[in-house]
Amino acid sequence: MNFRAQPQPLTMSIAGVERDTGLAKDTLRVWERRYGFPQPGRDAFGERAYSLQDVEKLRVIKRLLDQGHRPGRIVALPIEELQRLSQGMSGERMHWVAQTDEGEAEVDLRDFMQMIKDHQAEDLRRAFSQAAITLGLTRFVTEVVAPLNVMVGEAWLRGALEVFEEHLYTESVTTVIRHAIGSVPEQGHHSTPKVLLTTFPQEAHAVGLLMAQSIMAIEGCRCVSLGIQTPLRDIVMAAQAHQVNVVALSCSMNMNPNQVIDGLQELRAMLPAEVVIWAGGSSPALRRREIAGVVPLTQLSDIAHEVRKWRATHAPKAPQR
Amino acid sequence: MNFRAQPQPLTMSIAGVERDTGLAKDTLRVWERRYGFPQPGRDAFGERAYSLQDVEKLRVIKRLLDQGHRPGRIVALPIEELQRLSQGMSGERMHWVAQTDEGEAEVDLRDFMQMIKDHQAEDLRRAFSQAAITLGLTRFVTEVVAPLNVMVGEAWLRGALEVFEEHLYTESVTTVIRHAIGSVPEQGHHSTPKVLLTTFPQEAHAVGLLMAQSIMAIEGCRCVSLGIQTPLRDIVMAAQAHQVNVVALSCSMNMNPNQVIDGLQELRAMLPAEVVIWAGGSSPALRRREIAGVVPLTQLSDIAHEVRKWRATHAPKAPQR
DNA sequence: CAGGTTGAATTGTCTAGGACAGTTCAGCTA
DNA sequence: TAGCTGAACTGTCCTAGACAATTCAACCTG
Repeated sequence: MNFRAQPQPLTMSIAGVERDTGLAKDTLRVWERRYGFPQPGRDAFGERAYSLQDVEKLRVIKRLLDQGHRPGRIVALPIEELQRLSQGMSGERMHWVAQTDEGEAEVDLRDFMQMIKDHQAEDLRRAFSQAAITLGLTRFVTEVVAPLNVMVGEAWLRGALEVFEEHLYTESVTTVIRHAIGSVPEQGHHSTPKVLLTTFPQEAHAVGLLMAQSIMAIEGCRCVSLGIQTPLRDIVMAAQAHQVNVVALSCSMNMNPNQVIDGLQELRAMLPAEVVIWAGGSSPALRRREIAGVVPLTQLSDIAHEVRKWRATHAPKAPQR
Repeated sequence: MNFRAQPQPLTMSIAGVERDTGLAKDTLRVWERRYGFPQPGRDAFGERAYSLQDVEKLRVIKRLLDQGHRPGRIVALPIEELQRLSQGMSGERMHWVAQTDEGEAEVDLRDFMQMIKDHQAEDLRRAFSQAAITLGLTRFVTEVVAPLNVMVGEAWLRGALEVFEEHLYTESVTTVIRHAIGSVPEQGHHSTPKVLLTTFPQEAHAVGLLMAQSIMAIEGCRCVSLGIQTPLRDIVMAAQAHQVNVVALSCSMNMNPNQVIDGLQELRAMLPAEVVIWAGGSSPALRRREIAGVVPLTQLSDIAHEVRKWRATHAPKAPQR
């Protein structure tokens, strides 16, 4: 097949750049004014026409911004400098290996990475399914998916993984975990917490939430998931409507730490004291400082501990609320 | 328990209105200048502050625009007049009923709506599972999920459904459809199209994509789904990497019609001619005008037709590309 | 050295009105 | 009835200025 890189226009309109890079039109114009980059040419009607090189550079800049760099420091830098910054970020962690107790049936995470990069969609899903069956859901999630998430995230930051490759990974993992959750037997009401799972509106990553749900399901929780991006007031209303004991939030690394802290504090203020808040995920905000009335779960293994602790403090005899 | 309701802000910023209505900021300002509506007040900083009534009216206007009305004719009209226009369009659809061939085992969609509003998470998922088994996946998707999507969407527009209730519905349906897809046997390479499924970056709704995938899986397609929100260039790269015959896009009603048309045209230009583009979903853009080289699938039943048509034109004898 | 406070710099988004290409409408002609 | 044409309509782009919110850097305090 004849896949053309870009047969047609050698330039892009400002709307096209906004669509491709995620940078608002206003922002693009103001960068031009302040930092002198990008310097688009003008078409016959006097409208900005961005070169494809500039768009590519803007994409790199966007990635660096997401990592925490600030515009004023990097926008005017030459492309080589930007690429050097991209490279330097992450330490190599590609040697994670999950092993079964006897050391047999090793699962090498590099194999998964290779399948992702080779676009072997079928094989990838099959390999995930197999790993989930071999290791069991808990170990699959903690020892395969969690470290793979880190590896994929880092590869993406380095620019070593395209967006569509990351999408394929996410979709495959989602399919396998959801399937596995479906086969976990449901628990009765006998001293198991009822948990509402969701994320704040700014959170885009659904896999973390799903991982938490799978662990909780195994630990016998009665889970109600709302998926991602629930407004604060709706979290509160849902907690009331479903009469849950626990509200569990997933906060990924990509969320703004301040938004995480503010959101948790506000949520704490709006929820009645009997409702426990569990905040999990890789957000640095959870490690930074303690938030009154919020239980941080920075590792997946914390979930099981916390569930058991809840059960211990809510003895079977206690009346159901 | 003591649940406090949050004191709602009484006005919205222009960015909030853009997000809520899908009308661009520029458009909102120009309407104000030309038609005298909306006439937002100003906050302490001199910025536009739209009343919730105005936002509601803008939502109605947006719907009418999508149906073909023109701004100059309706923007300045009083709200009652607009509602009269709205009424005329969509007949009451709350009485949809899916029936099995013998009429036994009726499925009344109102029952589902009731369960959503009553927050019966368990019962809802069970009812969906049961309907999927009773009707079969194809009929479940076309006769239950599709009309329910419309009902839920309309209820949400009317304000009759909270966000968290819609989330619960989405999550339940997703779980059931994904589970059902998992049990569809995989097809070999024998004259079945390989389809890449995804959406444009602006699309937020994943259920439509999942519905399409389920129908395609049943029709024997080899599906590769990237989930929602894939950038244009990544769609192209993925089509190449996976060597697909078809790229299927799901475009919901909530997407900006112009973005849909632009995106499809640009995608068409970037993909090789051998790769077919199927564009499905409830976006009015697909009904408006034909787009060269793009097959519009405005109904779910179109999918099966199109798959069969593809098979007919790609006879088993033809060499695999 | 950890942790808080404060002033300065940074940065995204809003404001205003003007311009114009592309689309749609309405009236005329054949 | 069908096709053409000019006028009206409409969304998006333009410039340049302003400012709240965020973040940094320096300082102070325990």
